[in-house]
Amino acid sequence: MSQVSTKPASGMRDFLPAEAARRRRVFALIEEVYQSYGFEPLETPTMERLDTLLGKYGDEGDQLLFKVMKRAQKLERALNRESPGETDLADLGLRYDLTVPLARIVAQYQNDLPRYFKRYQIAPVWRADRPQKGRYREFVQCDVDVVGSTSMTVEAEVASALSEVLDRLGFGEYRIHLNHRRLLSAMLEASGIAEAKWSGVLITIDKLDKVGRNEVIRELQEERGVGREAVDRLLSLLGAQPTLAEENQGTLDRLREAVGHLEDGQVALKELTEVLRFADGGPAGPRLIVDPYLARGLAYYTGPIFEIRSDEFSGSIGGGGRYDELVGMFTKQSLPACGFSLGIERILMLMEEAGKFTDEPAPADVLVTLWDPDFTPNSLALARELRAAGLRVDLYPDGGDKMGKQFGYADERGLPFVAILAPRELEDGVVAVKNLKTGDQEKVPRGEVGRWIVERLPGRS
RNA sequence: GUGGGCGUAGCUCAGUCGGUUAGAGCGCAGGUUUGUGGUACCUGAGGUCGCGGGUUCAAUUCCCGUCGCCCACCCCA
Repeated sequence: MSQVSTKPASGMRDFLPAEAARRRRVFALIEEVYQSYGFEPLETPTMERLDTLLGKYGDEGDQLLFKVMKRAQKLERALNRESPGETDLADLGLRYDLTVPLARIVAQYQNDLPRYFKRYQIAPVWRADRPQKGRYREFVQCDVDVVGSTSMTVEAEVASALSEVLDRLGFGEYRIHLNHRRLLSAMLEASGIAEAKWSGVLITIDKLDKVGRNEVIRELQEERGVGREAVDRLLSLLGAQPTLAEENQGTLDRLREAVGHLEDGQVALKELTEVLRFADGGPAGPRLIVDPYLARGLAYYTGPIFEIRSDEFSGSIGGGGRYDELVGMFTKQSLPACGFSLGIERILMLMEEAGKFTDEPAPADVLVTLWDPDFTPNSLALARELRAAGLRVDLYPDGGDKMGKQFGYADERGLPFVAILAPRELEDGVVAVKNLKTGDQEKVPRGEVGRWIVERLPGRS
């Protein structure tokens, strides 16, 4: 293989037609649901200025940014520096998520946007991670966000929208874990842990259901440098990890006793209670689980945080939360915001594994055969007539090929019908139509053939 | 960035305790069937065994390096 590899770049994928069509159907459904909640589309560039992206996601995130090299003289100048680093040589980066670009948009176009800006965006993002099961370097996120309100109705609506998507996809098994950044702050403060250690501690706590209580205790002490007493205090405040929506009230009561006397705790508990109350009765209601162990790594969250989890996958399949300070990083006029991202790649993967994609629609309704090269105008005319009747029509391109080959092609593509127009049929003013599913073949008058097929298409009534 | 596994036909993989023409299934092409697919049977094409170096009379096989893929960790969707 001295030739150039034909594989896609590491962590990136090609989608052949059947899979591409499947993805589009799922995206269309998501779009439909998002629109039904009043969200509007937004499109932003795949690349952003590096400064826009840096410092928004935490150190880990900065590392995972795909950076784009400077060009021409700028690059030469950068190369001539002492010992140029990545950020000296690059001035652009591929977007890492859709939230930071949204914040930039809001900061830039405040005057042109409605008072409450509800946008959705379904688009690829890039992360220079090492690929793994369900993890890619290029993947599509499906975001909904509301900018401009601090009301918990936003959290409730956003959670409902994504629940509705998952329910309509038939993705049965999932939970939405719910926590609050300020609740975590209150607990860390009450445990007497230094603020500098908080982010590390949160990451460890978040792993409880994966690695178990003892490992969490060990990691907190040995890797996060938290004293034994503080660890004990923290874990007793957190209590047992809830796994059912029915436990929510009990969890909230318990947390109120633990940190209700602190301002952060009080605000967080009030807001969480509201989210549950507002979501009650909607699709998200039975899925929400108050989980004091939920942390989430992205640095910009300030209020309620969510994460969708499934027993079928170890990572998260969606996440989000409130980020009231992010817009303020781009402009003096700060604006509150809250939103959510669906990890559609992982959802598609799990649905695929569960065998949810059967009965894929055929790429066309009918193949028009080509008797021989001289007959091409006749077949082209028939194809036009069938298209005018509303059919998706494929014309066999090479007239020299045997009927068997033409039928084999139609079968291979899964087309339900083949329309044959040869000298015999032309003379009789008919078209021979074969149903490839049943094997039946009939002669249909030329003028009726379009409607005849339309009425017999699979899945139509 | 760390650890483990794997690179042999278009695809999924077998095989070689170092030895002469490297195999299977699927797919592809042709035929049995000069107006008809999906089943069956027959025939055929297709491989510098990832790349580079080393050991050896001899390397696809052993050793080293390198690149790529997969899985796990970290972190995340």
